[in-house]
Amino acid sequence: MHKSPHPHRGRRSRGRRRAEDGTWRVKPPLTPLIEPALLLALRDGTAHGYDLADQIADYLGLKRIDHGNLYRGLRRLEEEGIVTSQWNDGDLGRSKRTYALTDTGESLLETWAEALQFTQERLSALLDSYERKS
Amino acid sequence: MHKSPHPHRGRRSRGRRRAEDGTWRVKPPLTPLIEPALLLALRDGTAHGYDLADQIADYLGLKRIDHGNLYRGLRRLEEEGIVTSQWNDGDLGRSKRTYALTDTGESLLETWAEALQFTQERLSALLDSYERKS
DNA sequence: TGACATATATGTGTTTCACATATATGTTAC
DNA sequence: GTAACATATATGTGAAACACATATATGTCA
Repeated sequence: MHKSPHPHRGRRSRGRRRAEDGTWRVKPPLTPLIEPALLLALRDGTAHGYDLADQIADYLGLKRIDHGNLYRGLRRLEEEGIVTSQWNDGDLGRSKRTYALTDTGESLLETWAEALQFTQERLSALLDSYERKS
Repeated sequence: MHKSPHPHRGRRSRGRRRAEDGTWRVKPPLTPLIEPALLLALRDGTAHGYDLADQIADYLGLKRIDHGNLYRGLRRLEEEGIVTSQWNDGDLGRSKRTYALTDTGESLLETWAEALQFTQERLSALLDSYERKS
């Protein structure tokens, strides 16, 4: 972590790009679901960051989720009192940080669920509207 | 557009905030649907930016969508060949720019629809999983 | 010992987003 | 007639989100 040239990495643009043959490639918008998925995963029990990455990727149908952002996100959730963590040094393997959901976190998950139901309704309406006259 | 102090505007954070009474307020993630909604609106005929703002807000159940970002977005879509536009000076009222979907734009809309179906499946799965053990 | 998986972490440029303001014109009420 | 408001397009801008890269340490397995 000192120099990092990063010369010219291809531009990213609103989740879409055109392939060589002119057809479009778009990414299904899933990143806003990562935090809710994470809270949901923790509702079923404690977990480490690395486990959570796998579980969330599985929930969301992603090959992998970005570890850097996940760990940063977890620390932020902890700052906000949504999760708590503690180190497990005694175990075999590299020491891990075990995360658990707080009461505040559970209430946030409930609120997320309501909000996502709204999103789901609107998304369905949008897709219905698309199908209705294609 | 010269000085703009903007001293300290309340922090925004992952679409959530805590209300005074400790309960959570979260915003349903809808902004990724704005571009698809816009293309869909244009599939049914030409429209001005201002009209589109209303139609999209209606589709998505938003009070209003941000005009600044909408107009910038439209110009970008035009640069990318997804929409075309022309001024209507002759009409009454302030002159308007009328947008229309190109063939490329229509093909992008198709691709968006497929991607959003995937998002919908995952979102449903997530919400089902939430309901299954609450 | 070398390759790979587990596990956590920071670096960092680009894009997205929300909020604010500028500008011009048409409409309605007082 | 003018103030208030709606229509219509546009730019400014800082913060947050995102994607991609790298650093570091340890365990496993061939």
